[in-house]
Amino acid sequence: MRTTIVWFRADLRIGDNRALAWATERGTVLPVFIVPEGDGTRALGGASRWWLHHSLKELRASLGYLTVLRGDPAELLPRLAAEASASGVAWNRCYDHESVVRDRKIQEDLQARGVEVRCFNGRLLHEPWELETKDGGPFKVFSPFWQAARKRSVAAPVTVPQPEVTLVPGVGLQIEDLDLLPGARPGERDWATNWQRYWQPGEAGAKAQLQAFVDNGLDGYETLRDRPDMAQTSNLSAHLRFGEISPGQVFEAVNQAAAHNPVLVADADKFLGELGWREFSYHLLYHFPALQRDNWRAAFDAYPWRQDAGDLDAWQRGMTGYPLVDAGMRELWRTGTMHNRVRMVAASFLVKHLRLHWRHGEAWFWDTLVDADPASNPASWQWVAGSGADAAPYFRVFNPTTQSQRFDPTGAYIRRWVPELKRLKGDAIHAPFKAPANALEHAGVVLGETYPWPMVEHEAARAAALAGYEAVKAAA
DNA sequence: TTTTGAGTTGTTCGA
DNA sequence: GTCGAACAACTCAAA
Repeated sequence: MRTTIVWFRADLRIGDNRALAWATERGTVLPVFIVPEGDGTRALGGASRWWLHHSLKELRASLGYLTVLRGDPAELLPRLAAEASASGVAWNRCYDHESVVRDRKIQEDLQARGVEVRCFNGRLLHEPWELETKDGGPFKVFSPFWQAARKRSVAAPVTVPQPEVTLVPGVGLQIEDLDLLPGARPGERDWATNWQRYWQPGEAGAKAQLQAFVDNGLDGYETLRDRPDMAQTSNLSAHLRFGEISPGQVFEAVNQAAAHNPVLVADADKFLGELGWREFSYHLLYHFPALQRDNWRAAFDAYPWRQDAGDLDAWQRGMTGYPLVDAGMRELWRTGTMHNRVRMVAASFLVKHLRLHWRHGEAWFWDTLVDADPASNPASWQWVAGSGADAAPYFRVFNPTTQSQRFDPTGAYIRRWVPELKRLKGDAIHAPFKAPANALEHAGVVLGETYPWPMVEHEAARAAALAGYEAVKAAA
């Protein structure tokens, strides 16, 4: 029997795992996960480490064994291949520049040692190089990108038999010893300790979530997805981030549902478009690797960002004085996620109302979101800031009060996450700073004491944000 | 090469 | 309250 190492990365599943399928066909499988260190790739944030910890345990349970290592994969993989007398190594591709460079070197090194190496697509509907404009370049606008993607057929998910798994005795760490679970933060003793109430990491949880979404969330998705007070989004992003389910599996399930029920066609199209934005982000990251750090539109280098650690801290803690923004930021801290609509409002508030650089927001989301994704996170922040591909026009500044009235009409979402406001009635919940004194008093709200005054006044902040873009226009 | 049409998610103003 | 227009040009993609 030939032994094949399967190097798991962002594909922590058995189903529709092409690398694992190839290895299984070849013989015995040695599954390995490496917490990378010293290889130049971006270190995971705290919320992602929490998720990874639990997802690895699930993967280990479903495989039987999982060898876990920490260090530089370029050193560890060849050594492991020699120790296990493995004649093959397989993995599913990553698309950030650092991983691409690393993986190419590892592949060449292993092949030079006579080890067969195979790489597969385990993360995307289409490889970033499979879609190009008529002129032969990468897409920079979403609509034509997705139109071109929809014309290509999506490979059907593959069925993978339960692999015959092996390990090298005495090699590897225990998952529990990786120290992935984030410790307490200053002043916060309970971060990420009760998240299993909200999440079920792992392949089984991913499949259950997909089924629940197709059964209950898809009908009405087109409009209700924007309502943070309703549970109508898919909640699949973290499962997709860690590859506990493949986009192909999601694509197929949603298409099947729409095929059997024409009422769902428009909802399915809208949802698949969201998968499309995930694909587009990877397309951009692959073709423009600097997207992670630098303004995709260089003219935004001229934007006059402010520097204010105190303002950043107030935003992070959900103490801006705008209830919808604060509800979102607190939901993020408490649960490791934030409703998509609220993400846009909260992100817009940071870059436009506070005029703090999108990198600060990107870094905070990277650390606190369980679905923090190397492609979607920076691409979406740049989209909000206006510096990204196909970005919002500069004059589009979300009004946090109007957004609150429109998308959390009863204030139920705000009351859940900003409990000090829960006794406010009517429109006061959306803008306590505009509420009559007796309404505040009746609800037990004392602005500046029980809940902050707004950090900025909307009209003035909007005008200042627009003025800032004059510098960008001048630099363009 | 040139031209043409189109472009995730909004806000504000005035009729 | 509702509706359309303005916001501002610019870039991209395809014909």
